[in-house]
Amino acid sequence: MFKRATAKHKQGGEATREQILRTALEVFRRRGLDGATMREIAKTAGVALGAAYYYFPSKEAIVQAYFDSVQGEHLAQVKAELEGGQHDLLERLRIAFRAKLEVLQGDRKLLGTLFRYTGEPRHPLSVLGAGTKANREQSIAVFRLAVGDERLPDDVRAMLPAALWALHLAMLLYFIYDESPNQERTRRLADGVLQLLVRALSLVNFPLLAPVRGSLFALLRDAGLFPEPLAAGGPATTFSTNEEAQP
Amino acid sequence: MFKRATAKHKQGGEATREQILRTALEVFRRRGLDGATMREIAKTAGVALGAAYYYFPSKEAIVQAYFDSVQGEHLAQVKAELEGGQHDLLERLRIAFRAKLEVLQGDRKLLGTLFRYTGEPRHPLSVLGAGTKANREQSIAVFRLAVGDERLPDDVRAMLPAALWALHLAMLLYFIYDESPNQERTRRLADGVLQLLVRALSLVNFPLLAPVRGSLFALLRDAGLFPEPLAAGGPATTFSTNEEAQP
DNA sequence: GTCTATACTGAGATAGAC
DNA sequence: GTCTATCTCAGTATAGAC
Repeated sequence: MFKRATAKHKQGGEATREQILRTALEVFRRRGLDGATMREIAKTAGVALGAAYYYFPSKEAIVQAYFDSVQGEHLAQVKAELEGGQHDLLERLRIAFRAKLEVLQGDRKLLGTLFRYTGEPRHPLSVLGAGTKANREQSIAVFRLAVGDERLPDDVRAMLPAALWALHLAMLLYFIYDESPNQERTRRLADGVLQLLVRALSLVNFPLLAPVRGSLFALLRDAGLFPEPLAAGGPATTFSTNEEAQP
Repeated sequence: MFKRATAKHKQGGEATREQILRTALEVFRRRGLDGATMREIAKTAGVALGAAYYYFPSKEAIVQAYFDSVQGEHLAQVKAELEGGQHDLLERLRIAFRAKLEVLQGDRKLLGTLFRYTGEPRHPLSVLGAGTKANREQSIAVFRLAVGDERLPDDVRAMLPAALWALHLAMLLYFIYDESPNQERTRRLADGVLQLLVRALSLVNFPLLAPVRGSLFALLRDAGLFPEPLAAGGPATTFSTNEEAQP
């Protein structure tokens, strides 16, 4: 999504990029996001201001690059924990949600950036926008991994990963506002919500709710939220938030 | 929340304020939010830069002032439409949701600002923050009006207005991204969701769902989302998103 | 208290030289 | 790829008119 070093210059360029990124995070943590200036970041990293802008088109892009790395850590951690043993759906979802919190714990203040452009569809950094589609799909993939091969109706299984992704965004928002010690409140809430969700999923085939469920899925489909809800497992099941389709 | 003219100088001051606000909206619509500069706004309004800053601490504060006025229009319009005749709950909710869209139609691009500080709890303009509590309560009050004296369990009735407010925020987000002609897609989605919601509310006392409902409310209470869920009708039933309680 | 005029600071972002 | 110089603009300051 952002300027990436190609194979040609992995040595020089990539190293500088890493250097700037690492330094920037230090400065962000020390001064806060607004307090940190590009000039200080560049100076501390030992490069000129222009070099910083060569690698990152904006200050917020640096934070986004950090989120990219968070994504990787999240996936790795979830994979590792899932391999351990047999877990039921609830446990697998808990692992996915809690892992994200572990990775981000300590950088809650930076999380604000993630949501800054939510209301601007055209902005390349909008969480819901076309510009972050690749990121979004990677993140959704982690939740698809957690859902695994759980026995579920096709339509549910198709939309569940993206729905979990949306739910996890809401959790992050709560997380940002959570001033309880070590943000235990967020963890309790996430556990509780997931418990409820799994319970609801077990009721999904209950006859009285069938029409409600049908309406709900028809609605989401019409809204463009799940363009191809029955093509389970493929990339087509993810959100497509570009100009043509809604978020 | 922002600098308000007191009764003393309603004539001179208030007029200037209105003038700046009105002009700013023109400039925003012409140039876009980022393209508009405070200097151009001031110049076009025929006042000095200092005057603009005298009334509005920042450019975004102007947009917020616009949202304040939207709030007023929303309330007025809903009141007027509800007085007309007997409507069932679904119709009343539709009126409330659609009225908001009517009022905002044409200014979708400005709506991005509403969400810009969502991830920054301390920012005075965060939709979920302590700084906008009064606004939030006014907005929730509109939905409380729409719920009216509908027969509902106490806990449901206590949390419903705030839940509707949250839902309406989600609708606004969809609205921003909606490129369908005249944003009809948003209206269809809102209608559908409200229909489902009302159906769900009618099932709320169904025995099989009782434990789920109990868990859900316990969860929300623990999360601090509804501090006093049983004090129906009072201001205490609204969100309290300050440092002590979560959003 | 309401406003003008003007100057200044700080910082994000860019152009173009090397 | 990297640097230096420069631009733009939000926001602040100040001094004063009324």
